Amino acid sequence: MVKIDLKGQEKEFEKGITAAEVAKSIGMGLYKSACCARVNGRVCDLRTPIEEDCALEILTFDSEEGKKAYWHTTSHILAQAVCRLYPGTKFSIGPAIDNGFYYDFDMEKPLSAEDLPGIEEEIKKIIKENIPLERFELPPQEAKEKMAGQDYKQELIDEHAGQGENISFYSQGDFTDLCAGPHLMSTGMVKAVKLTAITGAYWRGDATKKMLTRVYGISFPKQSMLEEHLQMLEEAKKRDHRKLGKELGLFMLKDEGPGFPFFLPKGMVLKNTLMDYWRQVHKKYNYVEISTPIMLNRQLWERSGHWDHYKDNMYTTVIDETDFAVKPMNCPGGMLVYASEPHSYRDLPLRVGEIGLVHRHELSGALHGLFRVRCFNQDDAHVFMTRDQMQDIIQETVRLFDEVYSTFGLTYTIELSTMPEDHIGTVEEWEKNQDILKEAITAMGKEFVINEGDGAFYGPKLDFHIADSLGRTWQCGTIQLDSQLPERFELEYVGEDGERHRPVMIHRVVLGSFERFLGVITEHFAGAFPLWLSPVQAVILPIAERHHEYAKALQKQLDAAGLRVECDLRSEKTGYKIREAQIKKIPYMLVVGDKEQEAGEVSVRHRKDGDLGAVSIGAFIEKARAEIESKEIK
RNA sequence: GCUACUGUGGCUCAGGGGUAGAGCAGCUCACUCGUAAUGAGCAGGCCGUCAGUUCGAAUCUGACCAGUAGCUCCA
Repeated sequence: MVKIDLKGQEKEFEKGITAAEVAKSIGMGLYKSACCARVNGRVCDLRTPIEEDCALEILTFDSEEGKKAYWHTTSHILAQAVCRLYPGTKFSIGPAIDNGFYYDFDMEKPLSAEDLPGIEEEIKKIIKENIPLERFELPPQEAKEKMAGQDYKQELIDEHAGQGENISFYSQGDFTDLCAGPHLMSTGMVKAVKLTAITGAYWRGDATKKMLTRVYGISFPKQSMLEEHLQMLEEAKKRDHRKLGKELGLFMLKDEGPGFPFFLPKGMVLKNTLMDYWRQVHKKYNYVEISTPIMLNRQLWERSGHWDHYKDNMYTTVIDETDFAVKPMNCPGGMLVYASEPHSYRDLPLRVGEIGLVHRHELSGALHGLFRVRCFNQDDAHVFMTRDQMQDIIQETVRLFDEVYSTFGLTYTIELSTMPEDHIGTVEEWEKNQDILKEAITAMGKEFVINEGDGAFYGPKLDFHIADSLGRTWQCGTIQLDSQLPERFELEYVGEDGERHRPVMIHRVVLGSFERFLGVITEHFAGAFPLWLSPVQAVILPIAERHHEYAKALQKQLDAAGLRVECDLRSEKTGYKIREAQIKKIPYMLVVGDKEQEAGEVSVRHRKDGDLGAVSIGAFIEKARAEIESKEIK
């Protein structure tokens, strides 16, 4: 007998019982919806026999792990369908991802979108057949024989064989795949499946290797859940900042400058308002501001290491027979500023901000609205400090980030990016700096994940990722620890002891870039910006022509009060004007007719709260100012 | 950059070998209107660019450019 702890309740079972049977003993409902199990904290199959006392949790589709097992099994069903329909296909990998699953195939004739419905039909058949999945293990040699002709599987087996492991397999009827699991008990558990996309993807994510055909899909235990999911994606599309940017007249992109955005008057108000806010916050945190040239000579970029490590992404030119490069980053210019005068330990930490326009030659396929452009304004800053100030400064910077993100109601996740292959500096230095970053955020009680090998070439970094409307995350803030550039530029300060010392520095951006951040908040607010950011804060809607004079006088008064106000003098019905103002997401609509004109009032309508009734002009100004001051999100 | 797809008036889109169509927006006129679309009229397009096939190309083919999804890369 074994004792099994089921969420705090202990029960006895016969030794060797499977997790599935335990689930059945609890109830048929749970048994039918069970996807996998957690035994002593480790996620595993429902078919796993339990040999000793343990804590057991049955995981359904409602849990993260349950979903993963569900989607992973669906990806095997997809592969089985492709295997039946397109014999000779070579299979690579097919994992569950955050939002569904995919499977990569190598086919003589790659699939096209028209093939998906046929594959979906075959998937439905396999589900209907309700084929049980079975797990077994083989030693590497036998595994290779089993997967004869499957080049990608051979490569995977060789890798695992190197670690001396047996290879685990799952088979479902006529299809067997090399897989670690866990998986559902049978194909019939999958109910609603939709293949969502077909694209190319490199084998092993390596651009030098062969491009395979990747089919994406998602599945749910209920048809209604699938429909809800598709509905959600439609809604997300409406928030796309590229669509809203066009509709609201914020920015545009033209063939004449791929990746180089044009800002239109309304977008410019947003950008400038963000910049004002940024300056205000940084003043509070004792930053000074500088501006360094957009183009500097090759010698400087060689000294900083950019010429060697970043040249392919830089725009270069020749001036008077000397190579120059347009800056892809602001740091080298910042180094020159620091080095231009002697510093005392009393100056440190020295916080130097720069809204710097940088240009990077990004690959054409990587461009994406304002999220990924070729020229952008970084909200950059470099903080120079002594070694023992590092902890404090990193924590102070994270507090600044928290203040800024919470102003917009944004949430983030943190990644710690470690030493890349292409790097400068010693391994010891890197490890020391990585530990400092780790300690600082751990001390603040923040969680983070490690992103192995993704650091900047000069140092490790903490990256702050914010999600867009489709759940894709974009790196906005980053804190990069750098002891290389101070070395290369021979930066110094005079210490308490009268000796010269080398400072350390961080590079950091909060917003990432004004452009990217604008894209993120456009989606976050679905274009309905808080009052303080709205390009147009109120629109005056006179009811008839005889109210035009009053409307114009009102606009002057509101202008004078510092509000951004438009006046709709077209001879249209009020309902029409309101509809237009709603579509443009203008926060306040001020309707004025006979009643308001007589009383010196405005009838206020809010885009979300609706009709708020008539108030005096002064009262409206006061209300609006208070809302702007508080940066309230509504 | 790679794979696949897309490219028609300011916007959204229909059409598709015989030289272009709708709705919205714009302009004009009438209506002077009370909280999400008043009506009528007018104007607006070398159908992404360049080649090729054809008597004839927006339509077929190719190359290029740009965009979209994903991969790679990245703030």
